[in-house]
Amino acid sequence: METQIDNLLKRNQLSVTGSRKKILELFLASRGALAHGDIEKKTGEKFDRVTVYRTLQVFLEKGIIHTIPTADNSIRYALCKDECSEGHHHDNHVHFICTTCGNTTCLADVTIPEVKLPVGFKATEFQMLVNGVCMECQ
Amino acid sequence: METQIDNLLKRNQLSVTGSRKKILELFLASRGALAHGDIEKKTGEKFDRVTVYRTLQVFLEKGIIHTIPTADNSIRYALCKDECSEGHHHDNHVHFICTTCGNTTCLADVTIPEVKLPVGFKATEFQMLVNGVCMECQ
DNA sequence: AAATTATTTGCAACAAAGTTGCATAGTTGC
DNA sequence: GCAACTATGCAACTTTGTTGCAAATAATTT
Ligand SMILES: [Mn+2]
Ligand SMILES: [Mn+2]
Ligand SMILES: [Zn+2]
Ligand SMILES: [Zn+2]
Repeated sequence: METQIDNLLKRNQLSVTGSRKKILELFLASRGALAHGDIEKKTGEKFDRVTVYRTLQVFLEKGIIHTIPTADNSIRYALCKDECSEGHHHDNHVHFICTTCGNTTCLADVTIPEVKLPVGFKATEFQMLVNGVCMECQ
Repeated sequence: METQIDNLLKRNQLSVTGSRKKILELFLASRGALAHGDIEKKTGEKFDRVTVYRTLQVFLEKGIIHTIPTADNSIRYALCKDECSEGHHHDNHVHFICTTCGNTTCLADVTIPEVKLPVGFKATEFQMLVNGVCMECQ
């Protein structure tokens, strides 16, 4: 019997290894986004730091996860919901950062509004970050 | 005769020192936002790395500059236009990141559109990042 | 199922980025 | 100009990220 995780990896032409499975598990288990440091802590001594870097790198390239910019020098990563692929991501949703618990959430149902740019600027991607207090922390 | 820069510092109850003046100069001279690394390079051997860190820190606290989140672990800093103060910033404008030249621009005239959040989420701040090609790089 | 091939991992060594304590230098207010 | 205060540079350190390479593991072939 093949698990959901194994399938996800194979579908992306990735060999199925312990670290990849474990890191995907973490993403599936966590509500919000994860920083590199989070993953390192949660996988504990199981994997080398370098492996975590390389795994995230590969997942990004394959469109399995996407990045969320932050203002504190610690990129967050979250699973792509839709069918994002090698080059093309379709994560046009808003990201919410709770100032109380620190969690970053993908608001998958909140679409980023369009915005008019000054003449001369050509946009290829819009991102929206919202700071505030999340559901659990009210 | 007092310069614009000296005044800005005094108005914020900061002592007027070489590094602070130089770093403010840099911000005033540059079109876009600056990363810590940029500043370090441009100030050359004039100042210690630690001084740059501490200066940016102070400017942030005083509301002289604001941060711009990025997806590459290198926060950008830009001068606050309006009267931002100690605690309260009013930089509700869109930030544009050119994928060609790498420059980050404050689009001071482009206001961030409001967006409805799911029940339970309370927003305190909205940020918007746009990637694309800037005026000069077309 | 064993052997071959290809890929991934951990380790070591390193580079870059960021932090802290403290003596010295510089700035401010009188 | 002097005393009080504040900022700076330096050193030492931690944390974060990168690279090359040999050993381990996974996929593919026979
Ligand atoms: Mn997301
Ligand atoms: Mn700005
Ligand atoms: Zn929260
Ligand atoms: Zn440009």
